[in-house]
Amino acid sequence: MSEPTFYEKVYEVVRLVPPGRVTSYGAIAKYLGAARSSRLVGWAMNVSHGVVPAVPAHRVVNRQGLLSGKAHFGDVNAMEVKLTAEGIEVVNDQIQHFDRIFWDPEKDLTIT
DNA sequence: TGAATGACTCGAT
DNA sequence: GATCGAGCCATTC
Repeated sequence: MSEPTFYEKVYEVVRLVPPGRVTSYGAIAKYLGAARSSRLVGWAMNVSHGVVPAVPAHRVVNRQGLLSGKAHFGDVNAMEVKLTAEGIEVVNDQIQHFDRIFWDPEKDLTIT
């Protein structure tokens, strides 16, 4: 056991992502005050595998809306299936209408 | 303590 | 417009 680290903060933000929406690593990093630490967010996701409650890492994608981390879900299709189940269109591992379903932690109170 | 890693991002060519 | 390279920051060995 250790004190809350950068990862714990990342988990909190990722869990705030509403279903049917997606966010980017940079957005989370920026919200945490480390916009340049976008890689740390990805690292946190790597540790989030055994974290509870589960972290909807499938709602976190890169700046291009590409499922860059789908290969780390165990099944490369798991991420796409989860996103599609929430109503998100994914084609060729890329999210469609990404700018439309993009969710920003700082705008969690903003309307669609 | 120092060096290496990483599911990213931006800038330049 | 697409592709390549460097930067950046926190955690781990």
